[in-house]
Amino acid sequence: MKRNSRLSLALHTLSHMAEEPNRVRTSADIADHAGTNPVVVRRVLGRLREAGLLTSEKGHAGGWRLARSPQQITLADVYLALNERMIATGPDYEVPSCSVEHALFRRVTTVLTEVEASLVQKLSETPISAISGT
Amino acid sequence: MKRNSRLSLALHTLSHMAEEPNRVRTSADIADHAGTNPVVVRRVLGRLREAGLLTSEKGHAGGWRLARSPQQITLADVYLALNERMIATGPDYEVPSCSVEHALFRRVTTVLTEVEASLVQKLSETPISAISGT
DNA sequence: GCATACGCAACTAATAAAGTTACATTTAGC
DNA sequence: GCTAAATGTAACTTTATTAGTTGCGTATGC
Ligand code: FES
Ligand code: FES
Repeated sequence: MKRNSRLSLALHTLSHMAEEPNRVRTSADIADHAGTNPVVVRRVLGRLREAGLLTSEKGHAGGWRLARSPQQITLADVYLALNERMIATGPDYEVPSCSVEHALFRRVTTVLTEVEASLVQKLSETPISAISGT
Repeated sequence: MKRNSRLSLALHTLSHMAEEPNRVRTSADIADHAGTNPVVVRRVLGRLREAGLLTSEKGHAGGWRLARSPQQITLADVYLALNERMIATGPDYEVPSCSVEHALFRRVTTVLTEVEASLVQKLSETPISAISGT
């Protein structure tokens, strides 16, 4: 698959969940629908659970469901929950000591930070319930 | 190295070139300074040449130099020349037929396109000459 | 002619992500 | 209690992308 398939998978799944919030879905069902593997689904949805967007239940009639109403979950919530910012320049870059590199780093970081904030802002305007309709 | 080392390498190199626009630099010099390989340098700078930002000369006293004044080359020029948009959702995504996936795709694409444009806009405000200090 | 540069193709190495397998644990229903 | 069905997780394999390397052809200044 391609990069950011995690975000695709998460958004796709939550969009469907927004349609029938009370239905419990198993990772096997979701994986089958999305054309991937249950373990991959659990990995991705696990992050959403950590972020408080989903709940999961083990055992016989277990599975996944939304932790709150679909109107209260926005695309930004999903994006942030996955913690994979499209705009790189994370803390993995060591701040350089040389003046040229430092100036460059600062400039680029400033721009990327602004753009990242703008992205999150725009995403936050759409709840997942708006995707499927209602 | 990490992802987007191409952009880092390109910006770093051009920032230095902006300091002494008339100096010719060989890919070996640049590679040595940047801690990489001459072939990698030629690969990256080759794209900048295709975009008209640099010129290269073969032979004895050959090497790389800016194709125009450093005030006329912005960070956006470099970013666009490399043709690796940070904001994914390129044409490699096939447009989905299902309505839910389609609505999601459209929404996300709209946001990303806007953000990408905003990024380029911000980058275009800084010429490479501004990094090293005129 | 020779040293020095780029251009390019082909290969290898390193990395990250997805996918897979296996198994422990939990839970509902009988 | 036993069984079936679900998640949780670790370990491994596969795949894709990128950087790095080697080798050689070509151009050019001295
Ligand atoms: S020497 Fe410091 S940026 Fe290149
Ligand atoms: S069925 Fe999942 S998006 Fe169409």
